[in-house]
Amino acid sequence: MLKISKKADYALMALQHIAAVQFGDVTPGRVVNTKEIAEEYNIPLELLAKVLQTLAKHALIESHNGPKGGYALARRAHQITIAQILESIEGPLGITDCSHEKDGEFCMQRGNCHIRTPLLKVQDSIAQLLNSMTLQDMMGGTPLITIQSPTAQGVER
Amino acid sequence: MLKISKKADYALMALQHIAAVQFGDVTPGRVVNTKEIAEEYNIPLELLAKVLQTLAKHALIESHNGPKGGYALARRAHQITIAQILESIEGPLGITDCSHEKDGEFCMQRGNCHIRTPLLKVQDSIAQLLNSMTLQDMMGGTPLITIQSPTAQGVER
DNA sequence: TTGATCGGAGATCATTATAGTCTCCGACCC
DNA sequence: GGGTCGGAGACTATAATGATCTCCGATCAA
Repeated sequence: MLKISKKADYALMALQHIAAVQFGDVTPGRVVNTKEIAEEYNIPLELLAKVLQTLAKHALIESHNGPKGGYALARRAHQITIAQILESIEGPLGITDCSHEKDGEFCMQRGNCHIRTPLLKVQDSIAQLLNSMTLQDMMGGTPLITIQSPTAQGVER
Repeated sequence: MLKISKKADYALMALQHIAAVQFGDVTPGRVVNTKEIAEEYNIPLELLAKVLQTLAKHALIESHNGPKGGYALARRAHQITIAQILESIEGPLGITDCSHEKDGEFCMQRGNCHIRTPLLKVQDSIAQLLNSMTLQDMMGGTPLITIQSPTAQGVER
């Protein structure tokens, strides 16, 4: 459950790869083309192309046309959050249908849905988690997130 | 993104309702039948029936056959976690395909997937969040989870 | 003991989301 | 000006989801 899509997976791999090339020691500043990433990770070329186009549209990467073209990060790695990447591909975070709808009749046309509020709390926690982690954090195997149980921090139960 | 299914939604509503009836002031100890819940929340009767059957199979609720039959919680509300409910319906938590597979060739047949480890960290955080919250917490609008950014707790970024 | 009321369980279907493909276009650089 | 790149749209196949239908067995009360 709560699985992210393959496209989102590909987006993360691609961005990690672009960042690694761009800020690495071997060929810093080099742009990366779609084919290179597709072959490196065995991703269907044309599907990856769509993913990269989407990321470019959301200003996470910049495209460079023509021969020797390819993609480069539009910002530095620590300014790109996991939340931004995932939302570019899959749309805004929402664990329930009624997460981000305008005011109106939802939740089965009843006002007696008692689970909406707690679920939104869960969603907020996840959002904060994803917003706190950046592409930089995914590079080079550095320790990433200290896992801390909300239980130990004053949760009502 | 990261949406939970309608079935899982229904499961949460149903369990909340059963708990409210069972431990409420009006008719404590009463079993609740499928039809009552379906009508209360406008859930398709037969779909809800399947959801409740699944929950019973996972020992979260107990079924009572025959006239005056219905469902009752198998444990107390504070012993049923959101994670248990969701996993009963949607299967184990796994934000990536390679989350809980045996050792073997995954992640595009390559060992150069650099995003697996960080994603598993994210997954662990979500798992802890869902495990720390119980059905009890969803009752009666009590404050539920203190949202705390992992960033403020020593995250590398 | 019989029939109405329950849940149990399986097959089935429609709709949607996902994953992946194909094709054509325009920009760029040598 | 031709080959190499990304941009963009339509398109298809498959899987997941949501929902329905049907039949069965257990139970209880008249």
